[in-house]
Amino acid sequence: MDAEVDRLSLFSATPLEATQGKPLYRVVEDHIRNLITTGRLIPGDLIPSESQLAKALGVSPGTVKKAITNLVWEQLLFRHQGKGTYVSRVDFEKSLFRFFSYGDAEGRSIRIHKETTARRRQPGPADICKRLGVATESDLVYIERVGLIGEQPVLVEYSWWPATVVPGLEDESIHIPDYLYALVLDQYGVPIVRAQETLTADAADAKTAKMLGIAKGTPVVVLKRTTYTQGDRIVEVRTTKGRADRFSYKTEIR
Amino acid sequence: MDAEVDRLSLFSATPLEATQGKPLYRVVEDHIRNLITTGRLIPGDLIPSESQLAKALGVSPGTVKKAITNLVWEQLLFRHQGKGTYVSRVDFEKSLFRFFSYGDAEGRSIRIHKETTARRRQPGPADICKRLGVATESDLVYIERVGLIGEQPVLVEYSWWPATVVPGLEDESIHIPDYLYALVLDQYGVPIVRAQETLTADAADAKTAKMLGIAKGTPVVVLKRTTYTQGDRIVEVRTTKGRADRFSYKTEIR
DNA sequence: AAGTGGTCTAGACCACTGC
DNA sequence: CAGTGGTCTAGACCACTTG
Repeated sequence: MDAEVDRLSLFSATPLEATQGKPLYRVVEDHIRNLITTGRLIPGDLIPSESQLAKALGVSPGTVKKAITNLVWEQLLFRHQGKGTYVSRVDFEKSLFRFFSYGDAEGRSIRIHKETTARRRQPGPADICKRLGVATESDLVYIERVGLIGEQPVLVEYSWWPATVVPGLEDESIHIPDYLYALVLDQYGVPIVRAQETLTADAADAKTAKMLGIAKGTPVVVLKRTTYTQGDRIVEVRTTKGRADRFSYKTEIR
Repeated sequence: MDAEVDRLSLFSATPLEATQGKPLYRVVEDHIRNLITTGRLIPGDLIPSESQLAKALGVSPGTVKKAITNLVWEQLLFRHQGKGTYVSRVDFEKSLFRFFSYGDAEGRSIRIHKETTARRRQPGPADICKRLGVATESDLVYIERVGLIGEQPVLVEYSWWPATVVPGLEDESIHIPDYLYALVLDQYGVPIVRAQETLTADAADAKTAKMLGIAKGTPVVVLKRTTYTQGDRIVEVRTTKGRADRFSYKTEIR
């Protein structure tokens, strides 16, 4: 009860600021979006019902519905009929990553199992520190994993975190599950809010080639990810390199 | 006037078939989508106004608006306030292709100029005929082009068309512009309605390597396109191979 | 001025979830 | 059962486009 009332107060507090030309539904939209990016609403939260919101904000239910519909389109929220509207969890099914080894001839998606091959704490290389937005030589935690389909390695992951964000993560005694972000949320209370990915192809360097069991210089797909927590703070930079022959990306143009 | 009335009759004719559980707005949506994929409405066409549609179909304006909003969201239609709602043209800006050589350090998009390096009519290879959905050994038109940025070749295009669709296109006297599809529409009245693209990386074969001025085996990005005209008929299959170092694809995950 | 889409309201009824 | 989102209606008023 308390939590619910409290959550609703997040909305009633502000009686909708300066509307300056913006449509009403946009104002409602931005207001909710704001609560999410500032972390006052976090992934998994139930937001007040449409009718409650309409009353609290003093607008018609249709306007609230339209605002929410837009946010659902953006996948920032999702609705569940009869239950309510929730803040989305980050959907790494949308990662370009999923185009690795998609469809084993029957089109079924294949599970990639991951194994940790190295982890340590060390002063970060200059380029990584820059991407993370921390001072050069800052202490970072480095995690290196291989992705396997069955026994065959198909990708390698090089991941860097500021040591201040995940202190002790380099410790061998902490088991790293396939979904690293679940661990980071559990152990350090750091929720992953969004990520950016860039894709290119390149020739395999010696180390990567060895880990993937391919010849040096063979084409690999390179996926660089920057991972964000609340307030647009970067918490991880990651480079994934995978066998190009296990990757394919499809789109439809209209 | 005549055209307008005629266009409206496309809608009034059918008084909305079997609704079997489908929401009304979905029925309206499907109806319009159908008129487009069957070619009774073509890219660029103005469709009747929302209020006209509502009357013609016997539903409320709000329902028509919702249906159209969804189709606009799908980019099948676009609205222009005060003018009306139109059928979208195919937007090859959405091609994966555009991720080649994006941003010349200043982020400006660079123009890729194309030059035709080969064109002929010949019995098609088995795999190409299969992808085109025509009989093996059918006569095809083959067009080969290089994409250049300034003087530097960055990609090669291998394009195949059924000879029945574009008879005489192999003739040297026909000038091929950068946008091949504009020519095909002008000369043969074949509108391109949609396309599918698949992206992978591979090692450059000897021919491609030579054309791109890179070493054989160097990574190239491979883009396979299947191009459709009205009624889901395949009219072209195309393979584009480009230098991996001139390609980068970006997304945002939430 | 007439017609278009864009916004906003105010309600009715339904289907689904939970207690 | 009460509460949620999902659908659908019917209208008002505005901003933009065209003749």
